[in-house]
Amino acid sequence: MATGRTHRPATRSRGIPEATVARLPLYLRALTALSERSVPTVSSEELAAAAGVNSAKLRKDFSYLGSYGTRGVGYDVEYLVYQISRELGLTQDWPVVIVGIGNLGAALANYGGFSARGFRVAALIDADPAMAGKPVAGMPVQHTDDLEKIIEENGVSIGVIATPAGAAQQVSERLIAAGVTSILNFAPTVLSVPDGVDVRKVDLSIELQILAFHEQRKAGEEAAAGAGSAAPLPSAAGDVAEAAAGTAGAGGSGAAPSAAVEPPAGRAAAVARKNGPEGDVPAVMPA
Amino acid sequence: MATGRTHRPATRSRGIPEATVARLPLYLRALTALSERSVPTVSSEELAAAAGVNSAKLRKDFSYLGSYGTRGVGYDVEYLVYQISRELGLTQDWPVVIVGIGNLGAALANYGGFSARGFRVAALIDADPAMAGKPVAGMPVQHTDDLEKIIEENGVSIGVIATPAGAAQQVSERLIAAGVTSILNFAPTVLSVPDGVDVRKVDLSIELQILAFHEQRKAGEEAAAGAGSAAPLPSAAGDVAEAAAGTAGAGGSGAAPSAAVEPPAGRAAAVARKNGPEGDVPAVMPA
DNA sequence: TTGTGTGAAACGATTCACAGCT
DNA sequence: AGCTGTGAATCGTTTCACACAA
Repeated sequence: MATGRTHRPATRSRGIPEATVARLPLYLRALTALSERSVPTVSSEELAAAAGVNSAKLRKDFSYLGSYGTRGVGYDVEYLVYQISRELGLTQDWPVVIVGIGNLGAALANYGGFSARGFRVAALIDADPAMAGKPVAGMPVQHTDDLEKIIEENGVSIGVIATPAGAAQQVSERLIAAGVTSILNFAPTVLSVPDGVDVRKVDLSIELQILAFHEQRKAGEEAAAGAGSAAPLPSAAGDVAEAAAGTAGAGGSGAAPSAAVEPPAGRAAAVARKNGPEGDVPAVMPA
Repeated sequence: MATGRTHRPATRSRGIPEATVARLPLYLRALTALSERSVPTVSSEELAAAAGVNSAKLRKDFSYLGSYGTRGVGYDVEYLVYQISRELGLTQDWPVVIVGIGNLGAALANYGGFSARGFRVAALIDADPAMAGKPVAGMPVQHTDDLEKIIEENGVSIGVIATPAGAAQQVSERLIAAGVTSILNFAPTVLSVPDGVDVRKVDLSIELQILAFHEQRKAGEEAAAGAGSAAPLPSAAGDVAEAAAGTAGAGGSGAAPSAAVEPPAGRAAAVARKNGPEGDVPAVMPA
């Protein structure tokens, strides 16, 4: 059961490209800010700047929605707010449940931006019986046993998973069986869901790792160009293989120690390394 | 000051495509799980399934890193863990600071996945003087006044912003001035940063809005195809314009009421609507 | 025989540049 | 005169399909 395609089936949205859909909320936010300041119209240039995209892209995006602008003038702010809201389905309100009321789940429950804009937290659900009944964000936490009932009674179609990774797949299966068809997953796991169910994931450690990649690249480039620049180098910029060997806890302010990565040992040596991205051969490999 | 390009400058990573970089953490996680179960090798097919991508994509991704597999056999798990970790810069440890210790900031500080994998929370910073000294996740919160000192003393190059939206831009400027070159932004604002600084954003309400879009589309399709299916329809699937008018709180479990969206009024009527995505004219518009 | 590594084709998204409306 | 809307060019990503190595 519940073992269909993996990650984001997204049956190809009617006409509107996925990349455009992902930007609509951004435009909407910028427009809402303008609306609050009673700005009547914006040009694509201005709005694009506010949303942090370029104006050609914005115009093309809007062209998928229809011709909502006025040539020589720009876009009517109020009207556009309405059109985008409608396109995004925010003119109706969406009850959501949050499953897993730990630190993160509680933070989400308290997060204002959640309940704004057409979303309404219909229930908080946790597997811990000790949690049941305790109020979080002014709402009593309910036990996982009642998950199906809660989903059905509230007509919930969007679920937020903030459980530990180990529980996430099972929770998603129960949510889906009960009628949920969209999931926002904060647990660091790949969810396997049937076709027709949308999953979006938010993963803190993935984002950090992507930043680390670019950060490392910057450090490398900086070293390549003449030295003596301003920016402080990251903690131990020394030899890579060495850093991988020991645990070398620099500051030790209280976070989990956790050895960085296991260096390749044993059978790893059996695999020949042909063409690395650069000339630096890991010290542990045979020469 | 601090007004360069907007969002993700990403000077084009050496060779490796951005889309590939974004998937490396996914592969790494799957590989780490295999490693813990002492699985010696995986095929691209198996690993791809575990990471939720297709195998051709995975092979192409790995080909950018070099030839790390063995034809007819697959990839050596340990070796690949090491290579990807190295590529991502996780063989060194990255001190990060979290600015804004509200619900979310505290949740992040407590989040295990943060301190695992080469990242170390070096400091928690908040603008509230009442917060200063209070321990969160076993670490005393420090005041914003000391931000620059903290960044410099710890050689921090990655900052996490979990402040309210209004404070985020200013915080980012201070972080950058002090030497931070990568920012993970949880505040719902577009940050404007100079070239050479990477920003990644995590925005809960944007993700929800994207889900709502697809959810709405599903409901529409379902109505178009013969009725009488299984799935429960979302709360008020009725007329869109009507839903926008009233506040129609269905369950009312305690979340903020917040009128969904303002329907187009006044000057909006001045703009002619030429070609909508479909034949449905909003009831409020003149016919 | 099995499964990687990779050119080439297909697809999607972004940017350019300008015709056309107000 | 100004700014939208959009074809056409460009760029990046994904998928295909198969030669080649183990």
